[in-house]
Amino acid sequence: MGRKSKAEVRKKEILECFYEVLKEEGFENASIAKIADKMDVNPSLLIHYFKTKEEIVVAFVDFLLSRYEDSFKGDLLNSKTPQERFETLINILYGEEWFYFSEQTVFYACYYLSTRNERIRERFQMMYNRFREEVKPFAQEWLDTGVIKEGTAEDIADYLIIVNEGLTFYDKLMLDVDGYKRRSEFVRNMVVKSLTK
Amino acid sequence: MGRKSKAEVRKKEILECFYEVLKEEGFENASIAKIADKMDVNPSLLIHYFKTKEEIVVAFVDFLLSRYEDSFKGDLLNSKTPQERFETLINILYGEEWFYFSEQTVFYACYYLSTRNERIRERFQMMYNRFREEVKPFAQEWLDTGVIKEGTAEDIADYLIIVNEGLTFYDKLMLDVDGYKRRSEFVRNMVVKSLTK
Amino acid sequence: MGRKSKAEVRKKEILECFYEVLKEEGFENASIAKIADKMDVNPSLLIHYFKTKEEIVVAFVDFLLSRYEDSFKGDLLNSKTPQERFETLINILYGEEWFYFSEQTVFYACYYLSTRNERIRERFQMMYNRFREEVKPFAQEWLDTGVIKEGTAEDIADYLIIVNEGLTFYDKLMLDVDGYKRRSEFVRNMVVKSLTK
Amino acid sequence: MGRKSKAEVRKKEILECFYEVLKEEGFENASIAKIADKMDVNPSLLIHYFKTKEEIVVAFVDFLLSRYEDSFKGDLLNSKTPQERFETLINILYGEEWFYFSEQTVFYACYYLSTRNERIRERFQMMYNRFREEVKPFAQEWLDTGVIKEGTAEDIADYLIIVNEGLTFYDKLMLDVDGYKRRSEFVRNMVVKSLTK
DNA sequence: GATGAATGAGTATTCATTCAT
DNA sequence: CATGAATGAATACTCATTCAT
Repeated sequence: MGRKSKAEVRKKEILECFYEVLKEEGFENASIAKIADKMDVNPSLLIHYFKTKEEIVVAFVDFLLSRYEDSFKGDLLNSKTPQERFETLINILYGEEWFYFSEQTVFYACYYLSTRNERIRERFQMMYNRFREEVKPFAQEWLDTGVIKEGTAEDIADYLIIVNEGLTFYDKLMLDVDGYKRRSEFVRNMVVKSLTK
Repeated sequence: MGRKSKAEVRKKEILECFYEVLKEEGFENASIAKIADKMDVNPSLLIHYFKTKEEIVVAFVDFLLSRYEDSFKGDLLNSKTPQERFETLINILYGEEWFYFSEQTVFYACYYLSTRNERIRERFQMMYNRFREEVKPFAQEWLDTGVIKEGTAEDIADYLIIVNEGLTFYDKLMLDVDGYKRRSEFVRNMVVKSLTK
Repeated sequence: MGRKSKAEVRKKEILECFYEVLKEEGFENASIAKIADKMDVNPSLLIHYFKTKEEIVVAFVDFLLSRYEDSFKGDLLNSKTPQERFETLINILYGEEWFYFSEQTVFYACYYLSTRNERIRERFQMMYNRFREEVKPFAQEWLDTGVIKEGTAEDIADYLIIVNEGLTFYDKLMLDVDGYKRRSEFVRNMVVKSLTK
Repeated sequence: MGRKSKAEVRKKEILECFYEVLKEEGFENASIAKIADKMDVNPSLLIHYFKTKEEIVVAFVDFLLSRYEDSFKGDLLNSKTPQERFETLINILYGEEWFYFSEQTVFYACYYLSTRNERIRERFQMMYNRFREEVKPFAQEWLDTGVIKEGTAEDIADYLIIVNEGLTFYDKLMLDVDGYKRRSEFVRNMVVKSLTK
């Protein structure tokens, strides 16, 4: 195991600056020049590392989505019984922390990009697939132990994701904290009821 | 006496062409010049009608969102009993037509814009508010007649929207028709169960 | 003598607005559209009155320069003796009021224009010629009565103008009120001395 | 290691072309594109060297004004006695060479710009300040040796500049060579008389 | 007299990218 | 590894002007 190559370090630095630029200026105003400016580096250096802008964007989506992973697995494994694990996941997905966790503008910029760029779409699909595959064993456990009464592990995983994304989508738009509390509580109750009754 | 006003007609034409350009080229590549090209008209004419590009975009969001409205009210009123009306709305929101109805790329481009532009965000909020207000009387009726057992009219309307948006968001990404059928059916069942049991 | 035609009134209004735009935005940013905006009128109306922009500019120079005329003749005629008249003119040309009277930016914009446009140059020449011709009879009187010892009436008139313009040019640039007082006093003394000793 | 810097060479080239464009087309028609055209180069290259047009203009004013400096110092030092030096300067400032030396249109375009742009105004002020400071020691010498009878070194330097600018201003407008000879001679006599008698 | 539609050329500036050093 | 020169296409927008009404 040698040291990380300079290229790897630089690339990561570039993607982190890209994130900043996206947040500050928006996707439509993010340019190689602006990233380079922020890094105090020549724009051609970015091209040197990632041949084209598209490569930067694709790498950035990887970088962004990797942030969303493994954010819940530890918590789940700390819970002892299936019932507790179920409650833990429900709290993660429909609790207040989720609301504050995700950067709205950058994530939805990338989601939009996925509608126009096959490679980016694949990254998104992979992220959700991984998420689903991680939830599935737990879902199977919940089915086996009667915590959840209905559906297949796959159905359940998808369902949990879908409602979470719907909640996020809606509340990121509404930007109304009190409303979010009311809605997330109602939604959580509905999801629990629908799965466990 | 000036000329007869063609403004309204022209403006609509511009927005329709903008829609086409957005579909074909994506938001990041949509320019005034390209709209003008498609209209076979000089770019400055678009500026003549809408002073700036931002005005075009904001007007376009209005135009786009208005398409999503009144798409269900007629169907609801054609149904006779509260129970039928409930089923009708559920079918609209979680049925196949919705999936094919909505333009993915343009809608999500605009949703992203709402994260960066207050005026656009307001338009989106207004659209959902109107939708919610239209659903609420029906929800109240369902509560009064026992079709739905739980929640307030507001909770219910929000919940229906949230799950619908989650389903759309997820499936527009997955682009897998069979998966959509499976998921939408499961989700529909869960929503019905959670509200009516 | 009928009433002033609407055209005359409108034209004057246009030139006055042009003056405002020049002051506020500078010559390089003054456009027909901006004048029209300020008048709350359609830009084509300005073209209707003055065929082209050049016509507006030329008319404006006439309008501007006419403001500088007759600004001293009354005062001169109020003075009784040749010596008093001489002192009055000297005070007008090298006193403080002159400094505050003239709009710097608009005047020099037009002066610059005179270097590129023959018609505008002619207007400027005519203004100075008229000024010179008005001063000349007084200069002759001063020569005849021994108030001034040297030169021809023409030389003297030119000289008075030249030093006045030099003083204005220099002080409009320096924008330093105390300096202006010092310089104008010294210059006035020198001019008086050179002519009368 | 980047490329060998051509920046200084290119910048100078740009400013020289700007000068040509200003002469040929006038300030109001001078554009980055036209400079680039004349250089047979892409317009964005000019932006590469000077970020904005304003930077070009400011740099140009520096470039232009530096041409006016040191145009007399050598001549003054070649003269042997204070009296000779005085006559030399008078001849430079009110002689025929000055008339042909200075570019009218470009200089007055820049002078006008100084009325709207603080940075440009500062450049002009600095030029005159430097000129004044260079004349002052000589003026002091003339006072000390009795060549000049009146005033302070500062008054005298300002006075010489002011009358020179007035003469230039007036004659550049009149464009009448015979008139210039007559006027410059009279003015020269008046200046000499006022200072030395 | 006055408006608004429409044009076409023009503006400064930004962009991603290539290439030589 | 990194820079700076250079390009060429694109951007939104402004401009003066013409013409029909």
